[in-house]
Amino acid sequence: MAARKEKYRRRQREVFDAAAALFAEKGYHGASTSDIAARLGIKQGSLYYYFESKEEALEQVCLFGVAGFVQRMDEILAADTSLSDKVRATVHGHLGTLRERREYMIVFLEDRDKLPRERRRRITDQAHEYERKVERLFALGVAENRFAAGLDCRLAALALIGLCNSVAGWHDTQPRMALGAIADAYADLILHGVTVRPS
Amino acid sequence: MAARKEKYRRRQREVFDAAAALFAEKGYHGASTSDIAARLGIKQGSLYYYFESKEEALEQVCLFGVAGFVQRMDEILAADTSLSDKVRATVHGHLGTLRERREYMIVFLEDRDKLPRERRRRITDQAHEYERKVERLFALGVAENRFAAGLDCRLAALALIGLCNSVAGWHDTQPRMALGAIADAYADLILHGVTVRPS
Amino acid sequence: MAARKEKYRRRQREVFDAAAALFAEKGYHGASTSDIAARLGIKQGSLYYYFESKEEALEQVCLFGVAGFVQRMDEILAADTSLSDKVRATVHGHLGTLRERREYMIVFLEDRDKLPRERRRRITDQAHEYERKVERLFALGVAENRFAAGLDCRLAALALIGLCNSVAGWHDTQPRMALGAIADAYADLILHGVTVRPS
Amino acid sequence: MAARKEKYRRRQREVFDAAAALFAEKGYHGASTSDIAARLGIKQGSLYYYFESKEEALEQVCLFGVAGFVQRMDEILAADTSLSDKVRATVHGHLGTLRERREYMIVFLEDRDKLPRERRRRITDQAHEYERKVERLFALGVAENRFAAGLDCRLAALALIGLCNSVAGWHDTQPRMALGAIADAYADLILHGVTVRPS
DNA sequence: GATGAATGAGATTTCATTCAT
DNA sequence: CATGAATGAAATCTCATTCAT
Repeated sequence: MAARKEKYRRRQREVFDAAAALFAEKGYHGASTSDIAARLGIKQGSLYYYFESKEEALEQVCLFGVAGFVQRMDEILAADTSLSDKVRATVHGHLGTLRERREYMIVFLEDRDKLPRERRRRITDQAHEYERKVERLFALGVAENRFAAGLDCRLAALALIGLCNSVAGWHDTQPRMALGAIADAYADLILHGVTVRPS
Repeated sequence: MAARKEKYRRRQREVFDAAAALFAEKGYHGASTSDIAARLGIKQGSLYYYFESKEEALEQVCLFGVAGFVQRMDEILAADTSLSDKVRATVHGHLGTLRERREYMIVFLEDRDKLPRERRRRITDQAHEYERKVERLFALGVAENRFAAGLDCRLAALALIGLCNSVAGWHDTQPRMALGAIADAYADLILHGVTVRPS
Repeated sequence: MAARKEKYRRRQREVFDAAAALFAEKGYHGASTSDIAARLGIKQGSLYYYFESKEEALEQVCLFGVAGFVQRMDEILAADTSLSDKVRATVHGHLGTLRERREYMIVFLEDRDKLPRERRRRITDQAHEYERKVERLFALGVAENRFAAGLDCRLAALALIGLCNSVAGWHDTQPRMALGAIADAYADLILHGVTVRPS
Repeated sequence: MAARKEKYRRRQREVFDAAAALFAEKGYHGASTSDIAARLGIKQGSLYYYFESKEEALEQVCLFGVAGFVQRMDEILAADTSLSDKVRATVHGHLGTLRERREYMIVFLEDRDKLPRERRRRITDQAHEYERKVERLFALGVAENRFAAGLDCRLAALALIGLCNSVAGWHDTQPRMALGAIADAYADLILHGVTVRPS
């Protein structure tokens, strides 16, 4: 009985995986429920055993796409590490999620705005909370005199996030580097910029 | 007779404006030709006097979205200015276009991948050329010892572009700042990072 | 003023030629007024200076397609020639028209049934009169004991006409013979069949 | 499960029947999918459960329209009968198919040329093979000295086929005879012509 | 748990036609 | 004489969804 439910959930997860993959590839409106069913090897109507509507599927996929970001930031902020290490950890974490849940994140990034307000709110809320925590990170740095005094922390947070997210859009152009190396480089850019220091 | 054609082109431009606005708002697949026609106050079928297919409309809108970037970079590279000023000019130019052609650029960013290969190529080509010119900017800086020796110039270029483009996605979250101020801040970030210099 | 009208008629004829060509090629419903206009190098709407509706164009083309058959049969029947020569003349005449007005005839053959009853009647009437005259030809032959006594003249007439018309449908398969030679062969077939005579 | 598929095929056949009837009546371009659906008592879009496109429906109908001709000719050629009986059997067989699959054949005759090349080829190939077999029949006759020495067998084959097919076009004019009688008369015409034999 | 069969709404596109200019 | 600009209706096709089995 619990096993029943368990099996159902496992299959449901496969359904969302398929939905995520197709939404990521063709966009929410560009991917049809037939496409999703086809990828699963089942028939269109059978999907409705696992979700109530395509919209609900989008919502679930988006939720998965943001999930974890907030919690991870809490851990990073709480950790006993230097601020620049926290910035590095943030970038690594963000890009790490991109690696592990690429399709879910892409859908979150590109298609969350196709959800009706009510459904979208839950997702946007999570995203905002994440933004605020990243902002806090920079604020700490300014307070501790590690980061430039005049720094607009909100802007810096959006920059960090936007920079990381932009990696998701690399299809045609991708420099074939390990994501870890990209994360290092990007964290460095945020911390020090490209300009040579006057030594 | 030239006037005739002129008038046609003006109206056609209005049609593409409407298409751009709706594609930007709802996505290519989410926006219907009826939506576009409604915004123009004409009947759906009448659109086809101005374009041959929705797909062609998307292509035109995307082309408009990338137009100007390459040429502007040529001017910036040729100008007699410091390298950091060139970086600033690049960021300002990029965000300036975002202000002036916001909807076209959003469509280019989010929906160009809905075009079939052939049509997409023309657009992607332009984008790649722009990327290469930004990369050259960083390469120059490294050569002249103004930018850090180990800098991955390709990555830096993608970072600059991705960072600027991420501003296009600010709907829900936008800090109400003048784009000019954002450009200053972002250029600064790229040049110097957030970390306080050891003086 | 008469010259005016004359010029108009000439141009109108070109319009019907174009219509005939396109109806013959794609069928009445498959050919659009745009197609016709394009072939004439004018714009769609301009056609309506020369006809009132596509349907009227079809009617005119069909009329041209049957025109002449009746009159020619009258001449053949009246001529002072043997009955087998009359049959030969009929086949030659029929196929000759096919050569000279191929497209008009094809349209008559394939698309007259797309006309509404009223318009169709005028055309069908002509066709029936032609059939009756061919039938008369065979009846004469039977009366004069030249053609087999039990011959069903109506059927023979339909056979002659159907046989000739079938040549119009040769696109893919056509034996590249002069129409005259085909006419000879077909007249011979009707007169004598393929069987060798017991001598 | 085989029964499932069986039921599907039965219904699908009804769909093609309806399509054939309407294509025959109004022509491929003149008959709409709504017309077809209406005749079946289902909704327009539901048709697409049974075929992928109107074009595919046309192809299927045409295939049905030519099906059987080749095989029947093989049997006739192989049979132990006189050559004139073979000609009679051919005409009877051809007109018999016209009786049993009238609408399919009409569509094949009038609308196969509306198919795009690829789809059309499959159908035309069958038709050509049939033509060649009828031609062979006449060639045999010439070889055996039963048919006139100078006979153009290709032309004779096309004549036989064209003559039989012309019966399909009788709407307005049909002499209400049994098809069998028509077949007898036509076979006779082909074998002996209309002319009285000099006894 | 999944399918077969269908639906209703909507999408894009085409077309014959009109009419002021 | 012909065109530019548009329209209204229809055509083909796709899709999310339903529900009996």
